[in-house]
Amino acid sequence: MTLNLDELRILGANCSEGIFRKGEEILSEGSLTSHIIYLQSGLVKEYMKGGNQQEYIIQIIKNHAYLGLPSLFGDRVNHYSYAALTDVAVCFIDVAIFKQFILDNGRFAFEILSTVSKDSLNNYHRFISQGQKKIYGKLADTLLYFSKAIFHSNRFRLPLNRNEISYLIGTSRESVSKQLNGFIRDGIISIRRREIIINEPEKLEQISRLG
Amino acid sequence: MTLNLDELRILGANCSEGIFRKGEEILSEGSLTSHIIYLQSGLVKEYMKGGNQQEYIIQIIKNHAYLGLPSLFGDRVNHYSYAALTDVAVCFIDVAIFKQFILDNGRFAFEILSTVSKDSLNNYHRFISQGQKKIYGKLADTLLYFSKAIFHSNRFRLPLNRNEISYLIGTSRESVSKQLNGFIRDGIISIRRREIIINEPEKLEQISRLG
DNA sequence: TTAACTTTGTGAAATATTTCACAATCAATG
DNA sequence: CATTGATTGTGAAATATTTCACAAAGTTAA
Repeated sequence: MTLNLDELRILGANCSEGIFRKGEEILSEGSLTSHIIYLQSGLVKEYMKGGNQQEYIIQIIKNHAYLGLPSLFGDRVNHYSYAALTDVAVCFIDVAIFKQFILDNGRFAFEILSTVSKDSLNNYHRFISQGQKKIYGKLADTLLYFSKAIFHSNRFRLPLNRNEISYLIGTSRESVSKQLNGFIRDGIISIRRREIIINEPEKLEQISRLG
Repeated sequence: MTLNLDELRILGANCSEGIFRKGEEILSEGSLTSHIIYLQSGLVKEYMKGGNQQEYIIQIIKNHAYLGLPSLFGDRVNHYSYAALTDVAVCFIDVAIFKQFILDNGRFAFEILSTVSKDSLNNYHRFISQGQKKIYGKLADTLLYFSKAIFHSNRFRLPLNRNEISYLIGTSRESVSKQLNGFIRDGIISIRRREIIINEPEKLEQISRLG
C-alpha cells in the first residue's frame, strides 16, 4: 500500500461498507460519480445496457479492484453499470478524497495509473482477439478467461448464463449453446449444470489460437 | 500544461525530435520502453502484428497525443506497434524523466490519468459496439469515426486501404469492398480514390445505431 | 410438491460472411 | 509512358451464424 498513516486514517473515516446480493445492481450507468467503489469480495459484471433488455458485458471483475476508474478520471459520469454475480462486499470511498490523494501522493497516483493501464491492456487484448474470431474461438477464449484469469482452475462454476455469455462475446444465446455442446461432444469440456470442467486445456488453447 | 518552469526545462533538455515518413514503423511491439513518444503532427496507426502478415488495428491516433501510455505504466514492454499513416513528427521523452514527473507532480499525474482513462472509455465503447454489429454497422461506425473523431468533416481522405479497414473491424477485405460499394449504390457516400464524401450522415448514424 | 417462471437445447430455414479466382485500376519508378 | 507491383471490385460457391419455434430441464417460492 502506498498511502501513509494519515492518509489511511482519512480513508478509513471516509469509507462506508456495502453489501449486495447476487443479481443486485451496484451502480447504474449515467449516474454522477459521487463515490468510488472498491470491491472487497465477490464477482461483478461490468456492462452497458442496450435497448430491449439486452446488454453488452465488458468484463468480469473480481475482488480487490476498483469499479469504474476510467469513468472517474475520464468523465463526470459513469459509463458502465455494475451488477453482483455473487454476493458482494464493497467499500464506498468519497470521490473528492480519492482525487486529493492522487494530487498529493505521487506513489498512489502511479499505482492507480498502473491499475488503469493494466486493465486497458487486458481488455484491449481481449476485444481485439475476439473481434477477429469465429464463435468457437471466442468461446474458447471465454472459457480460458474464466479458468485462468478469474478462477485459476480448470474446474469452476460459470457465473453467467448462456444469454450473458452471448452478451460478452457478441453472438446469440443459441450459438453459445450449440458451440458449448460441440465442445462437450468433442470431450474438450464437461458441464453439469453450471459446473465446468476443462478436460483438455491445450486443445482449448489451440482453438483459441486458430480462431 | 500542468508542468512548472523547471520541469519544462528538464523536459526540453531530455526530449529529442524525430521524423517518420508515411508507412514507416515508429515502434515495434515487444520492445522495451526506453522512451515515451509524443505525437506532434500526423496520423499513426496503433496495431498488433498477427501471424502471416496480417494485423489487428486498435485505433488511429492523431496529433497531440502520447503513444503507448498503457504499455508504459502497465508493463515493461510495448504491447503494440505504431506506424505512420502520413508523414509524422514526434518527440522522444526519456521514460525515467516522465515517470519522475508523475511521482513529483500530482497535477501532471492527474492529467495523464485522465488521458489514459478517456482513451480507455473511447476504445472500450468502440470495441463493444463493433463486437455486436454486422458489417454494415461496423463500417458505418468506422466512417463516422474518421469523420467525427479524426477529421471533423464529412469529406476526408481515407488513411487506410481496404485491407487495413478490415483489420480495424475484423472482417475480410472483400466484405469491406462490397459493403462500401453498397453504401455508394445507396447514395449514402461517394468515393473517388481514397477521397470520401459522406452525403447522408444521418443515414449512416442510423445504420450504425441499428447495427 | 406443485405451479409459475427462467434457462437451456435443437433442428430447419433464412441470412450473413468468407473464400476463391480473376479482372480491372491505380501508383510508383526507371 | 511503359512496366511492375499493389490495391480494389465482383460473382459464385462454401461456410458460418442467426432466427424462429418449440420442447425439455432447472429453479423458486408458496
